[in-house]
Amino acid sequence: MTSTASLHEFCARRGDLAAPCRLCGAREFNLCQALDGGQQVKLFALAHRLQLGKRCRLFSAGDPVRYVYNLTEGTVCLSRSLADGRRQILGFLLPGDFLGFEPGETHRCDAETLTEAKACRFERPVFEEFLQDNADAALHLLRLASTDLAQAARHEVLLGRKTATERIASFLLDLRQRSGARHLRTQPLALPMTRSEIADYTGLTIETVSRVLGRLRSGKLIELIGASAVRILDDSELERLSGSA
Amino acid sequence: MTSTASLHEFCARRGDLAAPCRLCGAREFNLCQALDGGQQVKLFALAHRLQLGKRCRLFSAGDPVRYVYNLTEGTVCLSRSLADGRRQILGFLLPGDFLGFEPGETHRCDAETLTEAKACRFERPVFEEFLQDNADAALHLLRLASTDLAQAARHEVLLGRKTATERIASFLLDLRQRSGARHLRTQPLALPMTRSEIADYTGLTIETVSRVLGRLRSGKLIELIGASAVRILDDSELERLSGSA
DNA sequence: CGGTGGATTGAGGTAGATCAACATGCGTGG
DNA sequence: CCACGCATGTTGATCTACCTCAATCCACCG
Repeated sequence: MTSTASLHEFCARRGDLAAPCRLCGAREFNLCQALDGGQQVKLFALAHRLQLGKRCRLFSAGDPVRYVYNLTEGTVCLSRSLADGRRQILGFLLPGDFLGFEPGETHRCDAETLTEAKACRFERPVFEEFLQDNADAALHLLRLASTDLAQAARHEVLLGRKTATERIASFLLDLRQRSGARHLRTQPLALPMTRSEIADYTGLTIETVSRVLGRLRSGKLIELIGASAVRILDDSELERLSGSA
Repeated sequence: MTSTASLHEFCARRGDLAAPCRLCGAREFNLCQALDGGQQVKLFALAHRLQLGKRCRLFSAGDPVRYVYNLTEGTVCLSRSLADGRRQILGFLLPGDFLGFEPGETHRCDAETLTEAKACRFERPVFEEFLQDNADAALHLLRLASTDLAQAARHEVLLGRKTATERIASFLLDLRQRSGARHLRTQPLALPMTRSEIADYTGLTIETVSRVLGRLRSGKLIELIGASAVRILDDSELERLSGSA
């Protein structure tokens, strides 16, 4: 059995969350970091640090669930596709996000890196055993899951009830907010995803995404820096246009 | 401190999950049931059984999170609205579903009963303490949250990438599947929600919902029994039309 | 019965999709 | 270091699925 030390206490005691974790190099609070210091020997032994290239598939829908991942660097995109190829992107994951934890035996969506990325990978059964022995860790993960659920709810509103402009404005503001929360650069804000991926996230087409971004640019609300970065020039107006995310 | 007996073991030992729980009358596996027998005295003492009328508000977006609920009878609808009144329904909850567990201090969505309903209500801090002491319960709730997340993902695909017909077909099949899993009648299948609520769930308008249902009826795929029940006549064709939910 | 709120049906409008042409920028190799 | 070629992105013209507006219809309630 592994130690049952409280994850929260442990992390609070460490106090230096801004420093990169010895295990995985992450700068954000996450499980990898909490495992630093060799307290959780068993999990430590079975955690693999992955170094991933661009456009690298972590798992696909239908694959058996063998691992749980904690992203520590880079961007990952989660998506589901219909038989005829229509794709819906569920979200863009940033450093600190967990992925791969699913209730059933098979993955229900695809996960692919957009950029070069690093992640910690845990064997699923070991990870579950760890959670059984650490109510705090389970509770922490439960809060993360609740946060994901709240994010999904906002995304459902975006997809079901917002106009094209509102969708793009919401997307930009949400990405900036989440990037900021992980201490990533927000001005200019990197857009590691293609127009096609923005379209599949917002439920629009690439043409509409391009047109709306163009309109926001001519309206001086944003500045496009190449195709893969934006500078947000008029916060409050963009916020207004987003229909309150 | 409360007892730390395993929720799963306890429920497995009881073996009579089909019997109504002494505490809340639920017939499905859920926490209320697990608490039966007085093992979790503290939680038991603080659980209130609620008897709710039709169209009764459990909580609204912005309310402080004071309680966690376990629905044991009836249907509840979760929704989020934009400032101008556009509404997106996130889901229809059935007996056995949890609601109200959120990471922050305020609710992010509205919860309202569609029918008369019963629910167990727990004080949030007590519930959290219970989870801290019961890794199994926390893990169980984590699995429920993962299931909700998978459901949300399917809903995002529906909202972002499906046609009106696919949305309605998916909605009907999903409702039937989930109703069946809770041993509710599926033929005919009750539709406790109005057309307006179906519209707000599928991201369509009431007129489109009505027209699509009408077309499915003339195509002999379904039979409408009044406005609030359907009989699914051609399963495989409806499945095909749903674009694989 | 008769009123009223939800549901259906019809006519016409529009946001965003589709189809098509063109621009741009980036990686590669000369 | 520059030229080339292909990816990705932009812009324009048209089309259509679904929305909007409006007029009934219907079922359930008193």
